[in-house]
Amino acid sequence: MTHAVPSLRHTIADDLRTQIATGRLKADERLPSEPQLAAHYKVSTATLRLALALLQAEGLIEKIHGKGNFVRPPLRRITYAGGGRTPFDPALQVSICTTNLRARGHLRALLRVSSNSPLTEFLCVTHEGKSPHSLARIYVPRDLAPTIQLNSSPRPREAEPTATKVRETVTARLPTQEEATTLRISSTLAVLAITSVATDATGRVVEAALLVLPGDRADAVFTAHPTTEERETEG
Amino acid sequence: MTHAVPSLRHTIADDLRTQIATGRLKADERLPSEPQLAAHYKVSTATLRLALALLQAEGLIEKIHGKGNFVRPPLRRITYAGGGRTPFDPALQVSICTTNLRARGHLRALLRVSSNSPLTEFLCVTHEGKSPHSLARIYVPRDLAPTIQLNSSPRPREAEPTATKVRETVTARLPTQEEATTLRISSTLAVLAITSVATDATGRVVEAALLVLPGDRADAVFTAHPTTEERETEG
DNA sequence: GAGTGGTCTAGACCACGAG
DNA sequence: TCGTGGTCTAGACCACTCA
Repeated sequence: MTHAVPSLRHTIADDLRTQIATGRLKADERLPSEPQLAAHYKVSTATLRLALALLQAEGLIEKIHGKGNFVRPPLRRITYAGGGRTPFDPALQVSICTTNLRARGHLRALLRVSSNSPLTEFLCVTHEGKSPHSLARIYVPRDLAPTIQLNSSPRPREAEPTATKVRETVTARLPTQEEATTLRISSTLAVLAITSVATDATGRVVEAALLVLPGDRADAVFTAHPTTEERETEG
Repeated sequence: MTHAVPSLRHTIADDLRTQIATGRLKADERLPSEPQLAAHYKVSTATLRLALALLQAEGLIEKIHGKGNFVRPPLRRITYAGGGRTPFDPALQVSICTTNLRARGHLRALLRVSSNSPLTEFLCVTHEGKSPHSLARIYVPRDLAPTIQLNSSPRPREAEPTATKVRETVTARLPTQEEATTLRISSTLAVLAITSVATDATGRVVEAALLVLPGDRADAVFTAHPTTEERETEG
């Protein structure tokens, strides 16, 4: 192939990566300060910071302004199961914030409703312990709004027996500033963005969800049975 | 919410982004040299380069060593359809490279075959004009190897009528160095990585595919019919 | 206030591409 | 050879955290 250019930053990043992998640097441990590391590797602080940026983009370290650089603990991977079957994981806490709003722009198109049509938004953040794991914005036409009590069902998506079709669009991108801060990830760490649209038998959109999952600890799995799914002519 | 820190690099990136969006900088056009841009914005070249790095991560520009920075033309988005139904796009050229190899490590586990079991690899790169669009590594047990002639069917995946189940795992990550160069994208541009495993009625793995799609121009779409898919108890 | 990371500068030197 | 981007340096100054 073409490359193999061992720039200083990569050499340093490789070394630190190994130290993390072998456990010489433990989870949640603070790295030496940047000037210290720079002195140790005999490079300028600028170069050292470039090395750290590489690790940050891989999700290996977390930089905290004024405190230091920390080894990110390897959390359990999340698996998002497509097709409307969302696996409930008892180890995750979910915080839900409900808001009423009116359809406009993207949302209006996504839910195929008229402008200013009343919607209910569920903003869900799942945590494992202290670490945020995933972010979901779920939108439902207000008249279908499941009268969900937080104590009865922590996952509004389960409460949709009317959906007969779920269409999910998956993309990879870098997080917005807001997503990066709520998920506590680097803005250079790729995320999986899933747009899920559920329709009922009449073709009406029953629910639209925008999910954002950190790429370093999330997969999405989809299973299909091609022979039994010859009937695929819809948009 | 928290942020709104207009650092110089972001201000400059915003300005250039606008110039690209409004067409003042046209597709494939070369930007002024970095020293020129730095002078224009009255910043150091280091800062200017940080601004360009932001645009690069968004897929807006392409840096070519020794030549300059170029506005990346907005290509048509690719849509990968899940579930084994791969839409054939006549506007794309496909280059296929066939190799025989032996199963080991990841591949062995993915195809659920014994070690050193003979496999055939299809390395496919699709292009739209000069621009590489997607990268696929397809693995098939050698005895199932479709005796594909390049002139008869450019897409070996179509030639699998035996698959009864397709399981696709989707992740978001940054590309490897090799993927970045073949796809001609920045190593900071997120990619969609799809692992597709097809099995036949007996449960044997008929084909495994590793797809890599540039995140800025690819989506993957999955459609499910929850009510008709109650039978979901397999691994 | 002491210590941390975040941003920026001015300039040296190297590597690539094209004539 | 010349102009381009790529890497690195040494150091200034700012912003955040915590005692």
